[in-house]
Amino acid sequence: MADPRVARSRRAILDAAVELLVEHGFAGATVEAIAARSGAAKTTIYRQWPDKQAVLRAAVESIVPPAAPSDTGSLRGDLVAFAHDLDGILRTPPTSALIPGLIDAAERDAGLAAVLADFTAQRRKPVHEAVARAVGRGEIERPEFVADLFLGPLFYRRLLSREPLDEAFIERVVDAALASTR
Amino acid sequence: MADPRVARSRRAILDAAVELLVEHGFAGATVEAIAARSGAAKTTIYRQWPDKQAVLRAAVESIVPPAAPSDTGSLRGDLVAFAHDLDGILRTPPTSALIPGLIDAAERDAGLAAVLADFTAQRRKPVHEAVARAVGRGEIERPEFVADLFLGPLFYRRLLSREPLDEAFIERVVDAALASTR
DNA sequence: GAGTTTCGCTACGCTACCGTAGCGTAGCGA
DNA sequence: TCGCTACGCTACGGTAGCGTAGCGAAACTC
Repeated sequence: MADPRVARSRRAILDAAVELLVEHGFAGATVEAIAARSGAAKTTIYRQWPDKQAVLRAAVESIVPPAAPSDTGSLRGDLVAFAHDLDGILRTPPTSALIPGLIDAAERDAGLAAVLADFTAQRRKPVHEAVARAVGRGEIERPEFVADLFLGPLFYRRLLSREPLDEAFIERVVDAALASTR
Repeated sequence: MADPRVARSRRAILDAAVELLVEHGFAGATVEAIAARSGAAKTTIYRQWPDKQAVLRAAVESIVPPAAPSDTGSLRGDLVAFAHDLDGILRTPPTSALIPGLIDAAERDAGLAAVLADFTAQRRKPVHEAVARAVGRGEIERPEFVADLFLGPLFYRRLLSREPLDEAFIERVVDAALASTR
């Protein structure tokens, strides 16, 4: 009942789609290019998804990195760890290259907006958990905007100012977010 | 020597291009759509620009908002003023709707990357000036990352978490940026 | 007013892409 | 082994878009 051929072609197609999205953005991820690169026939793609949008949505969905929980005992330690994790995500190909296109596409495509919301939630979740633990320990008092203050500058460097996240910057961001909680 | 017809058609074309970019993004800003909306003929467009890319670059370039200097006497007052200015930019159509697409396009188009860099510089300039004044007054000691700490969370809300910039948030961002300078 | 420039219009050629149909084949499950 | 299913291939029809050519008309310059 479970034909392995389906899973195999499906994976090849999604992998090729991700590669093309990374290299040429949404404009270059055509069904024909995906077929050519994946080795699958165009007809096979349309047997598994109703149209191009659905293929691209599945491709983007397939590479949202999971949340990276971390419990070092202090909020500061946790945030530094998250910053390094995010630095990796914002620096290495699959996800990094897709974020700008995803942000743009989310403006007009509800499905991709949901994927972006999921990606964002995955980054915020461990932060919120760490903050909750810090509140429990009496470590901080005003936990309201920590996630924004912490994640904002990191994404800003990737998307707008295009500067790397060096250690001094990360520590400064963490300190600024922490300073505002007391 | 200076025929007003050129300036008139040029403006109509760029305005139409901006409108289409706002409504449908880069994918929807086709030369034919620009011609139809502007009332200009496609041939007129190609008489003024060599190809589509050049038209879109000029269109985006034409709406980068200028820097908004502000000198309230305190760094805190200046930053709050800038935050409100940026809130307007990030909320109202022409520029706001173009930012996501511009960020994405800048990944692959050097010309649009330059436009984005200019936009970013326009936002950072008044911040840097205000920070320099504050340093001169002895108001702060470590001015290094203030622009990132200040602008990052504001853009983060527009692009990623998609939440409005309410007053409480703005004040908190400003306080966090300020707290890190001492 | 005469001459020049720019305009808009229509009509192309060309390419790329979407999504579909029909075929023969290879590989899977029972 | 046998039937079925998913496969890849080729070939379409249709649309959309880029960039160009040639025209007469309108509008600007001097």
